[in-house]
Amino acid sequence: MEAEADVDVCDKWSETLRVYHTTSCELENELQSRHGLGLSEFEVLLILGRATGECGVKARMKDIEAETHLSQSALSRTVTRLEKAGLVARAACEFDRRANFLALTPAGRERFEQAAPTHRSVLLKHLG
Amino acid sequence: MEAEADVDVCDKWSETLRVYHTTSCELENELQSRHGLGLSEFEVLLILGRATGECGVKARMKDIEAETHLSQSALSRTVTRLEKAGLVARAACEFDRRANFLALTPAGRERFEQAAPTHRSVLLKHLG
DNA sequence: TGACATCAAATGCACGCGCATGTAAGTTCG
DNA sequence: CGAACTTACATGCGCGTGCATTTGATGTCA
Repeated sequence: MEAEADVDVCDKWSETLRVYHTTSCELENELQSRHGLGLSEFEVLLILGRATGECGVKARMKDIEAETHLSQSALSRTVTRLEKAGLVARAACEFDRRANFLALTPAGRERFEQAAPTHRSVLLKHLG
Repeated sequence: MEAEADVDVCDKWSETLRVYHTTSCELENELQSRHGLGLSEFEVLLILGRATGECGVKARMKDIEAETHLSQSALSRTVTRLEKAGLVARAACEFDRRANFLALTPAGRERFEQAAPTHRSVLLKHLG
């Protein structure tokens, strides 16, 4: 029984690893070559793109961090890259000057909408 | 239909990411703190430990590479680390001097057998 | 045999990550 | 008020990774 459960759980883990690696590698390659976006960069755009009907609305760094599996420092640098690329803007929060609000720029929304179909099709290919 | 499939596939991916990240983070932490092994190091030990009844038997780098999701260079360095730790030994192949045979040392087998229950219990906790 | 393609493995390099720490802004409580 | 604590974010640092290249050994074919 135990031995069987072990085998099951090991196989399950192998399968999870296989799906994760093949899918995220292809996502990374496709997003990078077609849209110049890394995977974690796209994921930030995805969160911002979903959270906001239009461009102006914002999310705090902490809130975004909670929606990804990135560390706080990794998110900070990812946002820095997006900001340098002009896809995202940081804006200080009036009520808590520690916090940063984040918003898609028009260019960011455009890039996101270009990249989203690529993202979707890779997911469908591997998980559909 | 399409919209639904998209949502399904996105949720499925989120869930895969969640399982992958939580499990591999805890695996990494537990293996590192309890046994001084990184995740990819343990995975190499696992392959060697499974492939061989006793210590002497070997596997080629290329064959191991095919069983992991590591790149060739990452595997090469992982094996270098294991070798420096005395857990694994490289041995030239007589018939093809390009190839390296790899074998667990006795210390490597011991470490693997100590670490395997940790690995198993983390997997059971998250996937069982 | 000699020129050329192929293969196994190692290595230089740039990059993104997490951890630990720093900085500045908010909070708590005497 | 003010000292101690906590929170939000940025940054220094070391590490493991993948990509591209190198080194050296094997095939192949004329």
